[in-house]
Amino acid sequence: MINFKEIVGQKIAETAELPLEEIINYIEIPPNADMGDYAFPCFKLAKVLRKAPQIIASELKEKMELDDKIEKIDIVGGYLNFYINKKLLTKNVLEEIEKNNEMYGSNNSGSGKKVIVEYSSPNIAKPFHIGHLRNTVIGASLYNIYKFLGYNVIGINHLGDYGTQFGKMVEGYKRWSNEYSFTTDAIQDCMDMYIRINNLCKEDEKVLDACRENFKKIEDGDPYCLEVWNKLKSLSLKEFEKIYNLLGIKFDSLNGEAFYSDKMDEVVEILEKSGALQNSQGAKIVNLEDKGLGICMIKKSNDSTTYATRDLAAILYRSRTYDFDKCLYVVASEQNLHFKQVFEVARFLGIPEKCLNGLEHLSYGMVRLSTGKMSTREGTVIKVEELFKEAFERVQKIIEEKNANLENKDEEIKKIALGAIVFNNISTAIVKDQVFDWNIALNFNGETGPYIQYIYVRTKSVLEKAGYIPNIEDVNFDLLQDKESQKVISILYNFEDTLMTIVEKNEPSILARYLIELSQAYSNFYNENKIIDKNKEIQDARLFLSKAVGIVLKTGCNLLGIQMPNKM
RNA sequence: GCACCAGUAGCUUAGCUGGAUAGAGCACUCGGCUACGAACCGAGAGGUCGGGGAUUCGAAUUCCUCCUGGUGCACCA
Repeated sequence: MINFKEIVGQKIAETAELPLEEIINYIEIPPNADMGDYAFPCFKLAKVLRKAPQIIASELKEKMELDDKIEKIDIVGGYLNFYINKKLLTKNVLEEIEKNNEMYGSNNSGSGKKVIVEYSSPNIAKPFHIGHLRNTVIGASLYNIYKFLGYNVIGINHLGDYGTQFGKMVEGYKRWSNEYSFTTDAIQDCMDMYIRINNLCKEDEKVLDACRENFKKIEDGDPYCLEVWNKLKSLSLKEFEKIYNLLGIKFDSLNGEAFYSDKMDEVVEILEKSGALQNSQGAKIVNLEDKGLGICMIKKSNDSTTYATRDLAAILYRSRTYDFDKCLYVVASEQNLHFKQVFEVARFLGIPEKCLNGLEHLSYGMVRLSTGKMSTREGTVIKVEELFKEAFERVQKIIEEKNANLENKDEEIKKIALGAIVFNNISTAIVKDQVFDWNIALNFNGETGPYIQYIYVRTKSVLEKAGYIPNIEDVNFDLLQDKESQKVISILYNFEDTLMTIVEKNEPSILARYLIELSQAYSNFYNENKIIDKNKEIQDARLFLSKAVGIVLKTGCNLLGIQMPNKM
């Protein structure tokens, strides 16, 4: 791809005799396409050159020569506006898409770098709810995008399969297992049991102590407790698999918290040796008060471990096993302090600086209900199953109205319903909290997954109608110089840059917005231009652009974890 | 109480490493299927960018302060 921004930057840098990097940083995209393709704000140089911006602008313009890539330079206010050669751009973009096809936008910028993405991480023996879904979808898309940019990516589902909660589960199982079948709706049975035992714990402190003791037994390898724990774990994984399969998500590792049960002694030892560990009220802690981070508990007073100990063991293990450059934790914002503490304590583990610097908590906003926070214990959660079921039904109804004879109806319904759900989960910045609303989550009009799918399907059907796919050699780029076509071209041109920004910011919602923008631009193009045309040359050009848009929409959606229907 | 995050149109939001008239979508009003798919498109209305101060040629964007909401702060994870 021709890097027009860099070309513009070079021109300015040479003329102004300033470093290219600095100049490139200043270059902007004008708010309006009529104002050019790139703009250089001369205000930035006013202080250094001790001249008024307008004077700098006209002096620079004076000295710069136009060429085959830059056709025009304008001065507006203190800005220098650059107009690039649109035909060259058009040719370049379409040839690149033709050449690379579904790999268009990919690159090797991440080659040689290892990235761990820890995501999904549901607690076993509990229902998979819409909060886990957001996490899963965000993590999966980052996983895909990093891979697309050449990184070596390891996706880890850090299962919540450890801790006092399982002591509670064991206690409940001990008391009431004969009342449940654990067959048709095993997770529901577990959840009922969990709610019951929690209520009992609230009433009776002794029961809670018994639960804590059970967890200690799990850690110590007590056969009965382990057996119950294993049973709950396999029941859960079976249920979760169904959801992951529907979403098309796979993990490279399912090593959850329990995996680290035999790896924590070493962490405690290292911390002890480093002098970081202190005794406090019978527990072992690392004091981070001086950093304003409170205290991080490593061992409880009953000698059992904590969540933090396990995360530290995971960091140690991962640095040795993977020697990662980045380790991204897709975990809800309520864990902000926890990760700050863990990353701080990790400094005492003696792992490479590279790994320490690569630790990053991607804190996403909580999904809440209009009635407040979801709670498994209170039974106030919306299960993903429920959401999927409702989505399938709503899409089915629409299909019956609009396109009752659709081929592979069930498959397409699934893609559309999941497309809506995934897109809804990923289209806003991850930092934002979400209040769940059925009508927003399952909206199919406007800025939604199905909208993009619809525009994609249109690119397909116009090509189908034409009955052929034009060769790039037959495309006359001069015929794609109208405003609508150019808008589409410039968005297509930005695809790779967009992906690079996403990785830089760890913000997949940028891709969601990009795909909406591309869809809207194509839709405008489609409405303004007749694609199937008597003039074969015009038709070829417009068909080819349609094909290109289809490729990028599909690639982009797949990166988000959205499948494209053939018809809808 | 302390800390972190958020506050942009009725609702959901983009823009936030300072820059040209703050962009969308939903809902609402009007218009467009005898044009390649109306899950679409066009037009309209809707904004003191939470309030106040500061920094400067210029602030939604940076800083300070206050307000509102969310989250967290030792034996849950």
